[in-house]
Amino acid sequence: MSGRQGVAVLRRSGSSRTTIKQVAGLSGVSIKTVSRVINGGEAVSAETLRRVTDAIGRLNYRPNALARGLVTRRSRSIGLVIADIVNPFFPPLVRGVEDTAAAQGYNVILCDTDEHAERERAAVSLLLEKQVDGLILCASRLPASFLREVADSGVLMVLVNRALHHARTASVMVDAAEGGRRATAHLLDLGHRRIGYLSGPPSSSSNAGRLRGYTRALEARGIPFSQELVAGGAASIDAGRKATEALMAIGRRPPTALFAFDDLMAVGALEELRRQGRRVPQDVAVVGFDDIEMAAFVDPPLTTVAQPKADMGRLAAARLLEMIEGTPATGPRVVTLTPELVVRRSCGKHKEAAK
Amino acid sequence: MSGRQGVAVLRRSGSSRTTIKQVAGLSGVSIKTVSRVINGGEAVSAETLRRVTDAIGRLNYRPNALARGLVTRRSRSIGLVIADIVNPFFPPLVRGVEDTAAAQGYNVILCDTDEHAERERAAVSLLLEKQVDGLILCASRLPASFLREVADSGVLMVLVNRALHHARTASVMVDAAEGGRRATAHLLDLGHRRIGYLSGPPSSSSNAGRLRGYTRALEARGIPFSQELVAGGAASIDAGRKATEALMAIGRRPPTALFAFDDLMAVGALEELRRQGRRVPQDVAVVGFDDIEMAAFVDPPLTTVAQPKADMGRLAAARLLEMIEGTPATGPRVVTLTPELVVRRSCGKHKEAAK
DNA sequence: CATGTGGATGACAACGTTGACATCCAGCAG
DNA sequence: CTGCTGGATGTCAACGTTGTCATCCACATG
Repeated sequence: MSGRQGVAVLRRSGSSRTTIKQVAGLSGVSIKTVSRVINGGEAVSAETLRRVTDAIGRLNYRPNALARGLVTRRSRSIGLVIADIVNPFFPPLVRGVEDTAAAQGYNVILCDTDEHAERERAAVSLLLEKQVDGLILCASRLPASFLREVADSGVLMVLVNRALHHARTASVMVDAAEGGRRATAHLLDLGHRRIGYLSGPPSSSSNAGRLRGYTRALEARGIPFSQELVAGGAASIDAGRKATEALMAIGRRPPTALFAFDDLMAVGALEELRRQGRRVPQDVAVVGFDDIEMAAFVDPPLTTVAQPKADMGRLAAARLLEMIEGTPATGPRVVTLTPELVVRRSCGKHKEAAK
Repeated sequence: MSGRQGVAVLRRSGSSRTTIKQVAGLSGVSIKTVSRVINGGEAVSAETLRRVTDAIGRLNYRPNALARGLVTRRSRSIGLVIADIVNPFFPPLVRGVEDTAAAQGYNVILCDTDEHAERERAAVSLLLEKQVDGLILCASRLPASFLREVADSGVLMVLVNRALHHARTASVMVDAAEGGRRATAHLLDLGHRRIGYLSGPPSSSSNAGRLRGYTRALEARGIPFSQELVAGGAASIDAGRKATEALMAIGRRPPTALFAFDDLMAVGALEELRRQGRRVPQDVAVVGFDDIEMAAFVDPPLTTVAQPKADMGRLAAARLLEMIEGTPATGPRVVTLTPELVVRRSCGKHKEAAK
C-alpha cells in the first residue's frame, strides 16, 4: 500500500525517463553500441541491431536531445522571430519555414515581438541560450550594430526584408520600393493625382521602402511629394481606419486614391470610406500590400501588391539550413524578390481622368 | 596571413561559445559562484557579484540552456501542436499560448500537422526528445490509447478541444455541440427549414460536435436529420465552395440556408453562391463558425459562432504552466467555454417564413 | 575563551549523450 | 604459421551546467 504510493510520488512529473544506459542493460551491449544503433552510419551486426532495436521499443526509449546537443554542439532547432503571428502576413511565412525545417528534422521555436525592439532583443537572447543552430529574423527592428555583434559571435542568421552585410548572414528581401512604385504607378495610370499614403510603423524599413517607391512614382510624373498626404503609424485595421479618416478630412482637396502600407490598413480604409458613404472605387480607389488571404474576399476585393510569403519562408529556412549544415551555398547571399501587383476591384479610373 | 586564415577557419560556425568556466576565470571565483550569480537566490557578496556580473558583460556570456536543462531536467520549452498556422483560427490561439509562456520565461516550439495523425505523432515524438516540459495539443487526431500512453510516461499535456481522462492531462474545450445548436436554431428562428451542413474534416471531433448540435436543433423542432443535406470534408475555402456546389445542386429542393463547419468554408460558400447568382442572405443564408478576423469583412459580413481563440490559448498555456511548476491547480481540469453567436448580415428571414 | 551560527565560497559528482581511441577476433595473404 | 586488415564492440573523457556536501571565516553567545 504505502509502497505503491511511494512509487506514485516518485514518478510525479518527470517520471524516470529511460536512458541509453537502460537500453544497453536490457540488450546486453555497451551504451556506445546503442548510440551507434540510434544514429546509424556505423556498422553494427544484424543480431545486435535486432536486440537493441527491440529493447528500445520495449522501453519506449527516446534519445535526450539536450544531452545530445550538449556534446554535438547542435540543437537541431532554429529560432524564428516575427512581429505578430496574428498579422495575416506571417502565417504563410511561418508555415514555409516550418515545413522546410521539419523536412530536415529541425524544430522551430517561435517568438513574437509586437514590433518592439526590446522584445526582439530579449527573444534573440533567449533563443541563443537555447542554443538554436540559427536564427530567422523578420523585419528586424534591431540596430545593425547589434545584429553584427550577434553575427560576429558566430551565430548564423537569415534576415527577412532587411539587409546586413556580414559573412554569416543572408537575406531574403522583397523589393519594397518597387512594390510601392508599381502600386502608385497603377493609380497614376488610372488618372489619380492626389494619392494618399497610409503609413505603417515608422521603425519599419519596409515602410520606408514602400514610401520611397510611392514618392518616386509620383515624381516620375512630375507630381511633388506632399507630407500632407501621409498619415498612419501602425500596421492594423484600426490604424488604417484612423489614417483614412485623417486624410479624407483634408479640407480643400482630399485624396482620390489611397495606397496603404499593408492590406490590414487597406481594409481599415475600406471600412472608414464605407462609413463616410464614399464608394470604392468610384469615389476613392484603394491599393494594399501583401495580398493576405482576406484581400480577395473583402468588399470590394482589394487590389494589392503580392508578396510571395510562403516562398520567402521556405527560402529563408532553406538558406539557413544550408549555412548550418555547411552545404556550399547554392545562390547569392541576398535574394531579392519582386512583388507583383494583383489587380482586383478596389481601384478604378478617376472621375476627372474619365472626362 | 595564414595565421589569420587559421583562426577564421577554426571559428567557422559555432565559434568558441563562452562558458561559465571562462567567466569564473576572469572574475577569479569558482564556477559554482558564477552559477549562483546567474541564478540568483543564493547569497553572494556584493563585491563578488560586481566582479562576476562585470565579467559576464565583458565576455558576453550566455548560459547554455541545454546543459542547464540536462541537469535540472527542465527545458523551459513547451511544445504546441496545431493543424495549420495558415488557418486563421490558429494564430490568435498560438499568440495566446506564446504570450502566456513568454511571460513566465518559457519558449514555444511550434509544429503543424496538416490534420494528419501521422505527422502529429511524429511531432509529439520530436518534441519529447527535445525534452519539452509539457505539450499543448490542439484538436488532436491521435488515438486516446496513444495519448494515455504518453501521459502515463510522465508527460504533462493540455488538450484543446479534446477530452482525455488522465491525471496528468487537462483540457480546454469549446462546447461545439452547443455552438452548432445555436447556429442552427438561429436559422430555424428565421424560418429556414432546409438547412445544409458544410462538414469539416471527418476525423475532427469538433466537426462531430457541431454536427450533433445541428442535428439536435433540427430535431427539437421536429425536423428529421437528412444525410442528403450534408457535404464537405475539409476545412478550407475551396472545400466550402465545392460542398456548396454539391448541396445547391440537389434538384428538387436545395437548402435555403447553410451552416458551415468553419468560417473558411462559409467564405467558400459565399463565393460559390455569388458565382451562381444567388443572393446572400435573400436567397440563401449562411452561418459560419470560429469568427476569424476575415468574417467581419467579407461580403456580406458573416454571421458566425465565435470561439474565444486567444483566451483558449492563454488558458491552455496557463494551465500547463501550473502543472509544470507544480502550482496547485486553480480550477477544474477540464474547462469548457461556451461559444457565442455573432449576428452579422449573412442571414436573413427565409422568404417563405416572410409570407 | 570555547562554541555555535550562518554567510560566502569551493570541490566534485552527476545529468545523458557522442567522439576519440583501444581492443578483440575472424579471415586472409604471404 | 605470422602478421595484417577491418568489422564489431567497448572504455573513457568530454560537453556546460547545477546540486550536494564540505570548508572557511567572522562574529555573536554563553
